[in-house]
Amino acid sequence: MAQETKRRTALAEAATDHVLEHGLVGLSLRPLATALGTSDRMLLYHFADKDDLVATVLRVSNDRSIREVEKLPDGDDVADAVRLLWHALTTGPLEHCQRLYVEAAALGLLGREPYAGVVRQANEGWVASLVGYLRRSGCPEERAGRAVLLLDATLMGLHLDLPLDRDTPAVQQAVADLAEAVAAIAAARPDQGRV
Amino acid sequence: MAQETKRRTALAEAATDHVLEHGLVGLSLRPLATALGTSDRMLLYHFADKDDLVATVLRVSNDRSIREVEKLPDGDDVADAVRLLWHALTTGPLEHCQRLYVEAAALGLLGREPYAGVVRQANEGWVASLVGYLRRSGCPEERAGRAVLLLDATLMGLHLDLPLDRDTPAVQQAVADLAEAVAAIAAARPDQGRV
DNA sequence: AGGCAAATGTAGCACTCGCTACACTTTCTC
DNA sequence: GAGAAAGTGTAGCGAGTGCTACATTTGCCT
Repeated sequence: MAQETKRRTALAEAATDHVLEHGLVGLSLRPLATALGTSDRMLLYHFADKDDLVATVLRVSNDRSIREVEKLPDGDDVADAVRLLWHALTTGPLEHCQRLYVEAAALGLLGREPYAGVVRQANEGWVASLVGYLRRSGCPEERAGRAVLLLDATLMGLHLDLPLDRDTPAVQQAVADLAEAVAAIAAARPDQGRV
Repeated sequence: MAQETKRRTALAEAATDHVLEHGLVGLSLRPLATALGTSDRMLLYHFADKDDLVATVLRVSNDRSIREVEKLPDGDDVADAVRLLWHALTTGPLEHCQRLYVEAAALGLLGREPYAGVVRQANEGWVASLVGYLRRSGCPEERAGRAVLLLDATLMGLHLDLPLDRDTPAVQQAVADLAEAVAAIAAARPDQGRV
């Protein structure tokens, strides 16, 4: 049932596209199936249940995000990397992926499954890819994790505010400030600012 | 129908308590009414429809948040203020309010009403109260807005990650780094780091 | 060609949803 | 005390939900 058949994979990709466009909340099988040119019966044939489908969609979206970050050109320095990352996260296909992740994380805030579990797992891979990117852009290994935690949290928060501010100069200012802050962490002496 | 009767206000407060505890997603009138010792019929008598109720709940929660920030003791400096704010947001009654706001903001990410509209309105008051708090803690007026945008976004993002990290040292490190970053903005010469 | 398993269509079950119609009681007003 | 208004209970509608039973078709293997 849950094996990786060709058809299942194709459905997962198509479903992910649809969810990236229309969001997770209120997602229901019949409209989704119609949009995909199939039937709810088929979705439940290839996926164990709705939760299985949603979990799969979240994993597909997360994989896309990570793959996109891996393709990103290295930044000249850490601050530059942050700016490049923000640009990628708000323009390319990553914008919808990021939005979906924020939505799933919010849905998992109270421990709702399958969101909480999948988000926890997805976050690990995402953070690791960010750590790798910062390192490729010159961040010392021993401070990359610390830098990424601040970076990731702020990127999430900015995404939450995006419908309010869109790409106003204020947001660009915030991204610039974030870049400085992350660079400061990367440049600090190992014990500086340590709590 | 939508006038501010005593009963309506009481119901709104009680409903807010319940929503803060159980979240917005999957909220339905009958279980909510049962928990409140009334009936769905009554909720729809005092509120125009479910959206009206939800919007009211979000406003009540937001008002509580703002009132709590106004009661916060001033920080010795901006960095101290950030730390005090984080402490208040993660321990007191504000923790649930913040979580609810994050949830509502995420639900409004695709423009879903009533979330998008209410969140937009709520955000204004919230940002204003943060600006006031930073100013009371020594932040120059002309840079308070810029500082708050970064501050608010990062606080949101950290809240999104809370179920993952809880109060690990890593999160405390991130808060400390955020405090430094916000203080740096507050201390910068007016044109420094300006985009 | 025959057989078999994967894939798909049709129909429907049991349930919950927001919301409403209607009747009834309580409370306030004059 | 009569009448109006506000408040409340009961019952139910129509639509949508996830999911399943059953029958059928499709496509591959020998």
